[in-house]
Amino acid sequence: MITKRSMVKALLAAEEPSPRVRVQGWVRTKRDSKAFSFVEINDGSCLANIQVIVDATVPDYETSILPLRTGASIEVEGELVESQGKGQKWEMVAKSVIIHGNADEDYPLQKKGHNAEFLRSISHLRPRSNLFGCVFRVRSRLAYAVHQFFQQKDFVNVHTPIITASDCEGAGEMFQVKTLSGGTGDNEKGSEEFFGKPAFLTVSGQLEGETFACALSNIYTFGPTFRAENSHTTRHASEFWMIEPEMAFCDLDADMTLAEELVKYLVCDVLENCAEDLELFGKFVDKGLMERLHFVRERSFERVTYTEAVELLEKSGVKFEFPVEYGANLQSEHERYLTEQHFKCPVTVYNYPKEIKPFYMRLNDDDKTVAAMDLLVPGIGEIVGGSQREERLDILKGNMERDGLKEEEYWWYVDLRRYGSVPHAGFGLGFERMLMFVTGVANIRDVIPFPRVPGWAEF
RNA sequence: UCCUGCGUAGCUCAGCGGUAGAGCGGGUGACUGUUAAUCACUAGGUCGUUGGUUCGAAACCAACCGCAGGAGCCA
Repeated sequence: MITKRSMVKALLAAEEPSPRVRVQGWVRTKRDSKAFSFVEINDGSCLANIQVIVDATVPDYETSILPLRTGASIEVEGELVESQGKGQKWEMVAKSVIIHGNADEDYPLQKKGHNAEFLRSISHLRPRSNLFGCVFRVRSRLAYAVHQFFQQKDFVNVHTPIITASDCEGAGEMFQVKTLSGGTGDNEKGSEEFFGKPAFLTVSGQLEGETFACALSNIYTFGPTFRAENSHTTRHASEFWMIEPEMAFCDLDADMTLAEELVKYLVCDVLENCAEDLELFGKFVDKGLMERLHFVRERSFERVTYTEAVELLEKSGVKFEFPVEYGANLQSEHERYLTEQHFKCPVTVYNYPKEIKPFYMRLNDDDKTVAAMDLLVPGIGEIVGGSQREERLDILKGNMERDGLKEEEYWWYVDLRRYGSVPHAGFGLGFERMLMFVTGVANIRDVIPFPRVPGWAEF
């Protein structure tokens, strides 16, 4: 009878020895003696490896086991016993070993640490490293927690389109989608657009999300978005995932509360469910990580209006490279000062001057500011951007005219203000930025399995 | 797009005007309940590319290419 496969995670958490278990995984390191070998196997179920003792009497020892190199895939059946050595509680004594595939001599992953830049060039192998195994386990858990958060609150998950014909926000920097021939693929109609008009990869599902909120009340999207910005920073990628809730009968205040709750929920969830992985980040990636995460869990976030933020910055006495000026966007260094120096915790800045924000944000009664908000976190800066949406038809139309947007192209969006318009609000949370925040990983390219940035789309 | 820095062995780096080095990784052997094992031996390089300066360039200069960091834009 074939013994059922056990994952390494389960074996290491065993409460008692077991006469017959089977593991399948990849060799992380091997140390040979005269009479036996220590082989450490990892199967990705957790950070730790299981140590296997393979005695020289095991069949094919000299021909199969001795030539094994780091990276080889093997399967071991044997006994789970308490370890005689220090460093691990459990280990396996092999009875039989199957080599699925040895690794060539030039397997690039060493037992020693590699830097992130090199590992990025071998994205197909880096999940086999300790660091990236941890990162992508946490990424999976975080995605799960996002759905859990919203589902518990009865939000409806909407799959907004990835190909879109509306250029949301007039952002401009989009990828165009077309066929190789540029047309429908039909020779006679070769000059026609496949979709009848220019189409793009979405930069946001917000506008479509609003239409669903105006029917199902509370909705959220969670999917890939694309920006053709020629950005070269540690916080930008051409393809990234975004979470965008949208709520009908909702104002900015409730919007900010939801954003704060979400960030806090995700931090708590990861602290609870990814403890081992976080420990590695705290040790090797970001020494201050655990302190920061506990801080976020314990304390409440701060809120300041844009006007107050500008005053704080002016009174700070700090010499910024770019001067603080009412009416201008806050610079990265300003945001960093607020969240890292002044408040030393996540901060929500709200009510921005209308001139620096897009057409769909709701005009406040002061006629100068809009009900917009940015949630800033230490180390990363903006992690959430959101607003209450302009639900008044005349004002929305005025904004569109001001920004040079054609009403015909947004007819369906404008319709929402004609048929049962309601106050509504939402925000976008950058999934990868959240992941960077909870792991301490400094570069967005290292929290995406196969990152796409200008000049790089390998794999 | 702008600004700065860096490209030397598979990896991490030293060499900074006199002709190629170390550690790790690989190979071979020894030894050991080992655990980033240890010890010995060994293979491995158009010093990013092109051009220039020089008796001589990995080193100095220029252009280009690539990468990284910062800015802007944002999530």
